[in-house]
Parts: sequence; structure tokens; C-alpha cells
Amino acid sequence: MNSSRTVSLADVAREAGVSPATASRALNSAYGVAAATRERVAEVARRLEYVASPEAARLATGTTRSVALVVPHLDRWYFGEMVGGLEEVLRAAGHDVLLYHVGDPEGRHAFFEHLPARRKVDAVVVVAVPVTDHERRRLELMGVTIVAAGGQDAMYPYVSIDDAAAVRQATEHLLRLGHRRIAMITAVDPDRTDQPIHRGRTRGFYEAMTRNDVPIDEELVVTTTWGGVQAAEAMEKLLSVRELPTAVLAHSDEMALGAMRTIRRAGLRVPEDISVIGIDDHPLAELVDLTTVRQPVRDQGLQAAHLLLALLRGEQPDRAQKLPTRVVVRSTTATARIDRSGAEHSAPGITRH
Amino acid sequence: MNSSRTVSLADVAREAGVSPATASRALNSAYGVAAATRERVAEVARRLEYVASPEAARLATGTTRSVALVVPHLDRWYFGEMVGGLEEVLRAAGHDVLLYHVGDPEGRHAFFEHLPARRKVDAVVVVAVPVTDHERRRLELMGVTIVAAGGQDAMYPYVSIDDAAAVRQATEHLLRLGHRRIAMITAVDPDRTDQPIHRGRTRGFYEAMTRNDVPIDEELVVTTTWGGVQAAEAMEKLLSVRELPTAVLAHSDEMALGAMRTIRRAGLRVPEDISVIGIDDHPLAELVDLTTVRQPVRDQGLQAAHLLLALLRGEQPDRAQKLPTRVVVRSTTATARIDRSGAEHSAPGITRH
DNA sequence: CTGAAAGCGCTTACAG
DNA sequence: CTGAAAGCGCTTACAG
Repeated sequence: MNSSRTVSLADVAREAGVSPATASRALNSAYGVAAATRERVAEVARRLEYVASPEAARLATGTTRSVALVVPHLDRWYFGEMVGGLEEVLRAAGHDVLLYHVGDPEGRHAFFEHLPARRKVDAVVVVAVPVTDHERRRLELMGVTIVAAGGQDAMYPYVSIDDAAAVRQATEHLLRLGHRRIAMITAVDPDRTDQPIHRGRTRGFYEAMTRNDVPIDEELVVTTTWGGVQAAEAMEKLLSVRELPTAVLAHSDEMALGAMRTIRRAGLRVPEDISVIGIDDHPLAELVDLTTVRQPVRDQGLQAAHLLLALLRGEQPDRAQKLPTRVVVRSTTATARIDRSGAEHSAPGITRH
Repeated sequence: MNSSRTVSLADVAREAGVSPATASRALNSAYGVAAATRERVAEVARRLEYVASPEAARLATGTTRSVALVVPHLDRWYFGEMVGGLEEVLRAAGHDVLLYHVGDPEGRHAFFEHLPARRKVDAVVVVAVPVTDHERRRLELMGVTIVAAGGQDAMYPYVSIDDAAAVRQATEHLLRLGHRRIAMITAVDPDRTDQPIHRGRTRGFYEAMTRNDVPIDEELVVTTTWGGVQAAEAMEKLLSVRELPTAVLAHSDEMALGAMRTIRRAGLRVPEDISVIGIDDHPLAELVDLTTVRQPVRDQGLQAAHLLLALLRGEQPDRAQKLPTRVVVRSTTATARIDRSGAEHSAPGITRH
């Protein structure tokens, strides 16, 4: 495919008056070559603009110097941000970064069945993807190192946030504002409803409510798949309960925005009638003044990459790293009105009980 | 790095009772092998779970079967969406997808200086990145095929939208609503202010205004770098002119949201006082009811990938593909009030002239 | 249709 | 410190 013959190690060696073996050593290993020789070879390599063939090197060493990034979505901010962080440190460490988009179950299946066997990578980073036991075994079988970025399982080394803590923070923020009837829009992954993350986030809500002796109305906990439009629909359900919630906690900022749209369309105001809080601190959250729980996504990517590199070097890094989250108060949450009757903006039938 | 010895072509050949050469042909080329032989080899390969070593194949053929995606940002929806489209068809065509994040000028420089020489890829697609003449020459020198996704230069094959047309549509939408004092928040790339895209978008505005005999107040055309916060600041400038605009056109949805925040904070309403229109149809635009010009981003990625594949196959595809855009009317734009004085919500000094 | 042989461009024990 | 040699796992003319 490449036009003009590229200069090879042999060319450099000849030009420098040494054997290919010595040239190779001079260019790679620190020791075992006379300083003068090393310099001469380096100089020639530079002059000839020599660059080693990665294929040949890989074939000879059995190492690929590349890692696979397994990502379920690319069109959502969270994933792009995470990948950006990963790419940065992996690339800087001299690794090639292969992108694998495995949106649906089939795609993921195909990935785990083929990639490992292809020996294309030394490691794989799964970005917030739940990995089944079977899939994990495939990977381990082939000896590739695996790390989770934004993952939540403790099955392999990971860097993520504490999902339960994030939701707990959001819940406590609302409780502090005097809210008691707090609704939650829970997100689940369409093809893996047993995914632990939801248990984590959902758990944080129950913990905070219980700890503060606030009863939970199960009618106010609705579940849907990730996405603003889905959340908007879920919010419609919440507006249909007998007594409206005074606050809504969504599992993501996108979902919070979806909920807000429904609230507004119903003629209610945010935060006067209903407070809304999201999770993420999506870059647009700032622009729409959305109160949220900030999670450091890019940092998770950076740290996960460092974790992977440490593992690859044979070190014993901390295999379970959780990054802190914190509430970012903006203008979609406000004090709950004590005298709130819930009937003011009621839909038909709401005042009945 | 990999644990157990993987099964090689030689293993398959031995097991099938043929030479490695024949095994190779049986597995790859369609012709030149007896049907029975081919089947036997295929069967053995399957049973042994044989997968060819990509390194060896590449070294032997001189082809890499992989393409580089050069992306300036990963944290913005536009880029993630584009990459998603590209990855899908490239992966399906059997190519590896290498991700190169080249945010700053140095990163881009490093990429163009090193990558081509490394012969790691057969092709590169630049995602909305302006490529200098020098950089393009480097690539061509090495014989790699190059394609632009979302690019705007006509220097190499590309798939994009017609920037001028998109802005023209937005402008005409506002004109049709009766707006005359239309402001535009123009976006520029921080490190390449001479980038043609801005000329394209900006041009569409001038064309539409001129064509409709509406005078342009240069005070209402402000320039800033991409980003909601920057646009919010640019909007402050627009609120400082003597006579306020009745509508604002932003070069992206993020920017439109930034402008809206400033407008609201100034005590003005959208769209009653000032209409706002963006460009993109970002997924969140729907949730905040933002009127915008929709561009098919994922499609651009898909098509660009197909364009690249066609080029790689030696075909002669259409080297300049522009995808259509269209206005998506939501609730941030409304009819201009004829009786608008511009003084109602004025800041100090605004009424003076 | 099939096999023996050379080669792709490196790396790395093994000797000196 | 340095070189000759073998090998990494394929592919592909070149003969049959």
C-alpha cells in the first residue's frame, strides 16, 4: 500500500556500519551497546527518518503495545469524555488505542468471542459496560489485562464513582431543603436490567431516606431506560400519582432535563413547584442552571488508564478506586414549601385523597 | 504476553494434512483450491478455533487493514456521534479503528509527523479537523488514503453538510418570523481562526440577509470560540448594543443555550423578547425545546466511512458529498413583535440613540 | 490444484 | 560490546 520503500532497520545498520542486531539494541535497549555506537546509530536513524515497523516488532516480541477500548455508546457525553481521558494517557505511554463500539448484546458477544483470540491487544478497558462472567473468563483465558473505567463490578480492577454515595448526596440535598415527597427516576440498561449500577444508585436513595426517617412512597420510584425522552415519559407517570412529589431526582442530567420538560408542559414550575436534581454535571447542565451531582468523568478515564499501565508493568496498584462526587447547587432546586398542599396544580383526581 | 501457545496456521495445515501454503489459500483466496481441501481446512480451523495473527499477515502483505480516526475533541456530542458512525461501517468492513485525539496544535503536529511514517494505517479520516497543506502532503507522501468527515475543505474527499446553507436556513427562518435585527454568534476554532468553516457559516448569514434586503448591523455579529460559556459571554456583548437584536443565531446548540442563559439572567424572555436558534439538533435540544437546524451527524460518519472504503477499493466515488440540513422548529423562536421598541428591557444607556 | 522456499522487518538468545 | 542465526506467523510468486 505504501509507495516508496520505507527505510528499514537493515538500512540504518548498513549506513551506520553495524549489524542489524546492534542497530536494534542501540535503538531500543539502554544497555549493552557502546555509547559511541548508540549515538552513531541514532544519528543515522534520525537522518534517514527511520521508524520501526510495528508489525515486525510485534511479531518478533509477541507484544502488541495496544489496548482496546470497549464502549457501549459514543454519542453520549459521558462516554466521549471517558474515552478522551483514557486515550490521553494510553497514547502518551506509547500504546495504540483501538476503539470497539459494542452497542447491542450481539456486538458485545462478537467482541468477546473474536477479539481476544485475535491477539490484537495486550489489554482491554471496558467503559461502563457490564461484563458477564463468561466474557470475563474469555479475556482471562487469553491473558489480556482488563480494567473497568466507570465500571461498577468488583470483578476486575476499576476506577469509578460511588454510585450509592452520589445518589445519597442528591437525596440529602433535597432533604435539607425540606423535601419529603421525593421522587426518583431510575435508569436501567435496556439489555441488562440486572446491572449492579442501578442497585447502587437506587440503594443510595433508600439509604438516605431511611437514615433520615423519611418514608418512601414506592409510587414515586419509577424506572426507565437511560435517556431524556424516556425520563420525560417517566415524569408523566409521576405527575399522575395522587399526591405530587415536591422534588425529583434523576439518574442523569439528560434525564433531569427530560423530567423538566414534562413538568413545564404540565404548567408547573421548576423549582417553585417541583425541584429537580440530576447526576453527572454534564457540560450543558451549567448552561441550563441545573442542580446536579458532579462526577469527574475525564478523571475516571485518566486514572483507569494509569491503573491499567501499572497492572501491565506488573505492579500491585489499588484495584478499586472510587472518585468523589459532590453536589453542584444551581437553580432547579429550592426549599420545599411547608404549606404545600399538592392540590394547587393538581391534575383531575389528585385532590381526592 | 499471551499465555498458552495459540494455534497457528502451521497447526491447522498439519492437522488437515496440507502445506501451510495451501491452508493459507484455503482460508483466504476464493480460487485455486479444491473445494474438498478448502472445506477440510476450514473445518479444522474451526475446530481448533484458529484465528490468524494480524501482525504476521500485515507483515507479509504490507497492508494494515486499519484506519486512523483523527479527532480534535471527544467530549462534544458532535464528535462522538461522528466517530460512532465511522466506527460502525469501518469495523463491519473488517478494519481496525485506531483513535487519535489531537486536541492542540502540538498534538496534531505530532500525529502528522509520526503516524504516517509508522505505517500503522492504510487510511486516515480527519473528523472536522482543518488540515494544513503541509500535513496533507505528509500523508500523501506515504500513500495513505485520506478522507474528511464533517470537514469542509475541498482538498480531499469529504462528507459534510453545507455550512452556508445551514446558516442560511436558520436566518431565513428568523426572517420569515419577521425579524430584522438578527444577531449572530460566530464560532471559531481557537488555534485556526482562518478555518474555512466559519467563512462558510458566516457567509450563509450574509447571503440570506442580503438576498432579503435586510441590512446587517456589524455590531450584531460577534465572534468567539466554540462553547456555551463563551457564547454566554458573547451574548452579553449583544445585550450591550444600543438597540437590542430581536433574534440571535448561534453556530451551535451549545452556544444557543449559553446565549439563552445570558438573556434570561438579564431578565429577558425567550422567545418573547429575543428568539434564539442554534445549529446541530443536539440530543438535548429537543429536551429544552430549542429551535435549531438539524444536521445528520451520524450519517456523515457512516457516509464518510463508505467513501473511504470505496476509495480503498480503487473506485471513483463522489469526492464531495454534502448532506442536507433542515430547520427544526421548537419553542425558542417566535414572531417578531412589530411594535418592539427595544427600550423596554434596556440596560443603562441603551435608549440614548 | 498443491508444495517448497523465500521474504516481510524486527528481536533475541547464543557465541564470541 | 557486537555479530550470525534463527524465529515470530503469515503470504505469494515459482514450479510442478
